[in-house]
Order: sequence, then structure tokens, then C-alpha cells
Amino acid sequence: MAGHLGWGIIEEGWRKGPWTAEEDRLLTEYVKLHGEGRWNSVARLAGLRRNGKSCRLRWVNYLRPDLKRGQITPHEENIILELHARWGNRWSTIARSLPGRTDNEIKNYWRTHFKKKGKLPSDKSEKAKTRLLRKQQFYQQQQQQQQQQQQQQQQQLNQLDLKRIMALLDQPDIGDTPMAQARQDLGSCIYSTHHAAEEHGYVHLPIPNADVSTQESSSEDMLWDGLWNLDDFHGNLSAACAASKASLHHLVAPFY
DNA sequence: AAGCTCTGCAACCGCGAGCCG
DNA sequence: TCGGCTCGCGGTTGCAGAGCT
Repeated sequence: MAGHLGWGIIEEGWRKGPWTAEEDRLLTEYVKLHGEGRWNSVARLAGLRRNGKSCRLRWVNYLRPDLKRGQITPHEENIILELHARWGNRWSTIARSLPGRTDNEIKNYWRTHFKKKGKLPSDKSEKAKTRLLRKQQFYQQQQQQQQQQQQQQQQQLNQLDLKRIMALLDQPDIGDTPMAQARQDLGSCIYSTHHAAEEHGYVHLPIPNADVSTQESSSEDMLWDGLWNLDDFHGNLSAACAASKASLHHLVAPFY
């Protein structure tokens, strides 16, 4: 590398090595103004003496506001293990299932924690360890859910709006009324949301109101698989639900 | 206290895919 | 169709700090 030439050097007009706070500020300002992309324009537009590649890397791996800081959790570790078993060294693919984590971070984590162990957890003890980690994470999730419930209480006023809509939709059909149409639209919305989830590989999402006894969720492994699938999907689902709600407000407005 | 080793992480490099003129 | 440009990805390197001897 350029290490033997010294860090922070200027090579062919481009600075290399560790980023300074001022460079970070300039890059952040640039992305705020122009958005991500066009990285080769950064040098010209932001006054940075860094090439596009370096800017993109710095933004993606360090400056992005949605990055999660701190240690990889046991839950995330399990996801990494399972996805690596499934995808191999496709770090960017794995990173997409870990919001706030970068491919570089996952790659580094894998190399330091697993690579030198020589093998994936395959014997009984390693599997037991993996199962224990999953259970620990399950309890952590429960604690997190308790915290989230408190936050959700704050959102209940908004949810009451949706409940009023649902109550209206539960009334008997009166032929081809606007209410009957609204109910049909809601059904389509939920149905298409579920199928969009399936198309994106979130295979364990239950259809809302579906008979639980018919779902194939008996094995522990599938339960955990479903958990991380849901983790990945919940953002999209929330967006879809928000859209549904918005469209329903539009649909039922005449009834208020 | 000094030197060595290990670990974590930021950053660079090369390559390939996609886009566009 | 081709070549240049841009971007994203995976592999690799090297620094810095912690831990060990």
C-alpha cells in the first residue's frame, strides 16, 4: 500500500490516507447538497483533494447518517453466520440484511472472528453455542420490544384513526357502495404487501388474519429465520402500511 | 518498562458490471 | 459494437491500541 510512502500524502494530485475532520465536513456538506452519486464530481464541487472512490468509501463506511455504531450484537452475528453460509463472501448482500452495517464492517468482523477459526460452526458444540446465542438474543429482543411498546403508546393516537377505519370496513356490505370498494382496496393492499414480501424473499411472513395453525412455523430454526427476515422487512412493511393508511384516509374521507 | 503479538478497523487496490455517447 | 466513464464489490494492507511476556 501507500503506507511505505507515508499516510496523508498527495499522489498525482489526490490525497490519500486517513480523513481529517475538515474533509469529512466537506464531504458531508457535498452529499447534503447533491446527494449520493457522482463521486468524481466531489473533488471539483466540494474542494476535496480526494478521488471519487475514496469519497464514496468514506461516505458509505463512515459518514452515512444511518450507520449503526458499536459492536456487532449476537443477533447480528447469527445473521452474518447464516447468510455467509448461504451466500459466501458476498458481503454487500449480507450487509443489506443488517441495516446500519456496512459490507466492510461485516467483512472485517468475519475475518477477525471466524476466518482464523478455520471453519464454520458445524459440530455439536458450535451448534449449541449458536443456539444459545440465538436464545440470548431472543431475550434481548423481548427487552427491546418492551421499550418499543412504550414508544408505541405514543403512536396510539394515530393508530386510533386506522381502527376507526377498520371498524367502518367491518360493517356489512351494502352492495357496490364506496365503503365496499374501500374494503376491497384495503384487502388488495394487504395482499399485495404480503406478496411483495414473498417476492423479496421474506418467506415466513404470515398473511394478516391468516389461520395461525396452518402456518409452517413449528421448528425453532424457522422461527429464528423468520425473526431476521422480519427485521429486514419491517421497514418496507411500515412504509407499505403508511401508504395503505394514507390511501385509506383518502378513501374514507367522505364518510367523516 | 520495553518489546512483541494480536486484534480491530479504516482505507486502498484491482476487477468487473452497467451505462452512455 | 465499442470504448470510456462511473460505480460497486471483494480482497488486501497497514496503522493503532490493547494485551501479553
